[in-house]
Amino acid sequence: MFEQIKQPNLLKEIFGQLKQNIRTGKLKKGDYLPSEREWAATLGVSRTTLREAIKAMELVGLLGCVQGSGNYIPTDLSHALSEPVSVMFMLENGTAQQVVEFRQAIEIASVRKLAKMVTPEQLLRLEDLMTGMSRETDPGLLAHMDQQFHRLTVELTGNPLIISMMNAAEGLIEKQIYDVRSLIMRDETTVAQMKAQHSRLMDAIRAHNAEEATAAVIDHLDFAGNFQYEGKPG
Amino acid sequence: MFEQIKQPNLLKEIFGQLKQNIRTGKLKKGDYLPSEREWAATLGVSRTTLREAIKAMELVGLLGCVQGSGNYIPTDLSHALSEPVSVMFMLENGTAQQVVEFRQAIEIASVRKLAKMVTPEQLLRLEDLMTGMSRETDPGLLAHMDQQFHRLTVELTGNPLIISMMNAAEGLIEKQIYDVRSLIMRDETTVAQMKAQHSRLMDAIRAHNAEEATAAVIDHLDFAGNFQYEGKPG
DNA sequence: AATTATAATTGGTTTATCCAATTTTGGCTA
DNA sequence: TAGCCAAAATTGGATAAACCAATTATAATT
Repeated sequence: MFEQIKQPNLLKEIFGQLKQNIRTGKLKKGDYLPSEREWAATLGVSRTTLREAIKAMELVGLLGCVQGSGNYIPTDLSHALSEPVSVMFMLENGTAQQVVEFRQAIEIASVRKLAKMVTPEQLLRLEDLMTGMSRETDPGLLAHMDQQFHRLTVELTGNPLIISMMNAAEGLIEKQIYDVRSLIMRDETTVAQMKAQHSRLMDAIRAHNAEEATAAVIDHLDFAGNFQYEGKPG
Repeated sequence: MFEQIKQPNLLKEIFGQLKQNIRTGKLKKGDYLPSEREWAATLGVSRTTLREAIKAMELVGLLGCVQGSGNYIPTDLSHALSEPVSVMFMLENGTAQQVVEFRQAIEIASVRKLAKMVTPEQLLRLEDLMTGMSRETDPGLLAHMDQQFHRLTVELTGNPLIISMMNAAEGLIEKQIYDVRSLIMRDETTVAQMKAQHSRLMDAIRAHNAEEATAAVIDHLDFAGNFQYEGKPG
């Protein structure tokens, strides 16, 4: 007959107010929050409880805490969520293959968008990187530039969800990928093929051909992926 | 000449140990953690400090806390990270269009994987949903089943990254999408077109044709997307 | 005006204590 | 013995009062 009177969870209440202030634009990147003592008084909760909410935000990278200075919302959120994503992934016994799958999803979507609405300035940035790669011969640097190229296609989408998720995924297997790419880049034939794939992708983007860009990036990712699972060539 | 002696951050230390225990498999989904008092004693920190770490994990959905019972690692992590993703997205002034972009990336990758390695059992589940939709006429239910179908293609990938990110994205614009889909489903011609698109996608998956599946799902998403931005038909 | 000591502010951490929900325990009853 | 129920113990939820440490602001000094 009567309903349970659920007493509100203070933590969630604090978090809710925080979200509300962000939604309405009262709080934005770079802003400093009130001091913990003052804020706690405003909320009508103890400093201890408030801090539990604050540290949660800090854990996910959505809040910066500096002793003696204050708590603020970071300007750069591109690497937020990385830690929790990592923990979740480990708990799910995630595999490198799954990370690759996810990154492919991100990259395919990125080049598709780029093909549809790339600007001349963005094209220049991509072409600059391409030019640099064509001159480079050092395997390690080539691998790095290849990674840079892929990252740039994602960043140019300007989609914070896509960018943030890409960065979160990056930390999951970074080193292994890196090492393998360096090995790949030691084979001249392979390097030539990769550069050709990049060129094909660039041409597709320039021509605003989303389908061709998709095909090109899939080819490239599959090509690189084969080395992941079959070992280096030769 | 001398280097700064950095005293360790207790919170990060606690998180580190937690991650370490997860990485090595000592902690896994469903496990209960020691009681706060006991755990704090083990770590050599105060219960207050430990709780800051615990509540942080809880707020991101990676820990469950039940008063009187204990703290545990949830069995279902598929909805973890949703809250932080939502906050990040608001801070970045994310748009509905960007969510759609992200979801498309996820769904395209999902059907591509399905086409490559779908099992007979998975096909059955998809076909069951299709059969249900072919019989349904109620716009609201049709919209819900359409959403279910899309969700299922993602879940069947079995990729925790993809599933988790999909769920996180879901909460960002859920209601709007839902409402618009109901409106769409009130037009018989539109419903017929959508069902045809689903059929095409299913055929492609059955035939293990990733490219055709990609094209089909893109067609479908673009078709539904047009209603988002151009208003309902008529 | 620049520098430097000093004070005030702010986050980091601990302790002790109480409340509230859940679980366990032990005895009682059918 | 099996089941039920109340009391006790355990566990998380929350607060208050301190104190430390890093930073910032202030004021005194040169």
